[in-house]
Amino acid sequence: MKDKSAEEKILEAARQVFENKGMSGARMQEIAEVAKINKSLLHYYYRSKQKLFEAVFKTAFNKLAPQINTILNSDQSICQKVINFSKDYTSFMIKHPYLPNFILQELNRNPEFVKELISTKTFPSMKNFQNQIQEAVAEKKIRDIKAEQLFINILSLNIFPFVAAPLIKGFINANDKQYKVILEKRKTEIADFIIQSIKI
Amino acid sequence: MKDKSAEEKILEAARQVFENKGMSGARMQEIAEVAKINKSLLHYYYRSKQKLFEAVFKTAFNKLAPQINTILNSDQSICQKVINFSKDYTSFMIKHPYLPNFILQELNRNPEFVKELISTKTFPSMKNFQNQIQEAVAEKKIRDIKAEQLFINILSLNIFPFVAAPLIKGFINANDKQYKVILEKRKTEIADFIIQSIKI
DNA sequence: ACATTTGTTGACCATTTGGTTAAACTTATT
DNA sequence: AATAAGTTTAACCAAATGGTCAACAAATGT
Repeated sequence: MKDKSAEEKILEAARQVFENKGMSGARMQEIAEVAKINKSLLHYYYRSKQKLFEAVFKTAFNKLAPQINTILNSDQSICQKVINFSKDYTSFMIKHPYLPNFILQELNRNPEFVKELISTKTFPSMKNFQNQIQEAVAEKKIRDIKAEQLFINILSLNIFPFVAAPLIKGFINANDKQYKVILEKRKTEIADFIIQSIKI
Repeated sequence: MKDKSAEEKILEAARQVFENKGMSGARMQEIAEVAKINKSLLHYYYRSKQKLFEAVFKTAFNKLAPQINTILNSDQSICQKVINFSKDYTSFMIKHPYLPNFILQELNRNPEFVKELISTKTFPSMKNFQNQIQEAVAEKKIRDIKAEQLFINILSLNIFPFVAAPLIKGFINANDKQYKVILEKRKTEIADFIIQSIKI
């Protein structure tokens, strides 16, 4: 770890602090302490808190967008997509549980940010997915459902359990360990649930 | 509006600012300006930012918990619960779109807060719902599913579209108006989706 | 070996921020 | 009307915070 460059240490520390406390809750001093470097170095590499934040945010977002893209653009059957996505996404999120909350929080705080993301990156488009669903419905392979609604359902079932972890843990009275077991089961549970719902 | 007492004006202004910016992003000065009163009055009525925040948070949470309780404790059939909850909850959320994000954000920031909520209030218990599901499964009224998983699914499908509004709007390329239409459709779409999935 | 660029630090600064205080104003009480 | 109690405000404060700067250290080139 110690051979990491200062710049990398900063980005890693910033990620950690920003994910936990959000943009406004994060302190430059704390990031410096976590990175074990002088606070001035933060400004040396990233000019301002805002710039540092954006670097962290974009890195985080670029980890999520491609995953969602596999649902929207990949030549698999709908069922395969649902099965693979639910498994892969949940696996990934178990490893990075703070990611979705961080991103959603900051997107809510600054909704114009989305427009930036859409325009700059190769942002996934709904088009292919929409065609796939419409065709499947027309061919009576799945029951009648709008692509957007199905898309929202898929995302909801996959992401929400991580965003709302503390709340759900409270309701179902589960500790961290028990909740992790429940999440593990969801890797297949989610796909079952969706497929049961859309199959004819 | 002007005949409202200062204390009420403060609470309303605080709600507005806290919901938009979160605890750490909110400024006492801004709350005072929104309430159109002197900043010192905030401390006169609520001793500190923390206290004011807690007042706002608990008010917000107490609007949500009872709604969820109708899923857990009410003598309706499973289908009826799902239908009514999805309709009522989505209606309510369309009127208070910032609420769920605010609550989830702060619960993530301070997970111990949940424990407080559970202990103090008449916090909904899963017990009845668990029995209901287990019985329904045993009687083959619905397909085999664990109560917790179904519960998480119901919450996910209902709440996530509000928490992740900016993100979803970006993906499906919808403006506020179009997204509202989609949310309106979800009042029945969600229940359909769930019932299709659990029915035999 | 020396000079120049790059990386790192501690001291410092201006502003912001939550919070206090004492005075002024308003309302109720006698 | 006088007094007391509650309410509201402006001025102020100490701490925290993002950011700067000059000095110093370590590479890097010549």
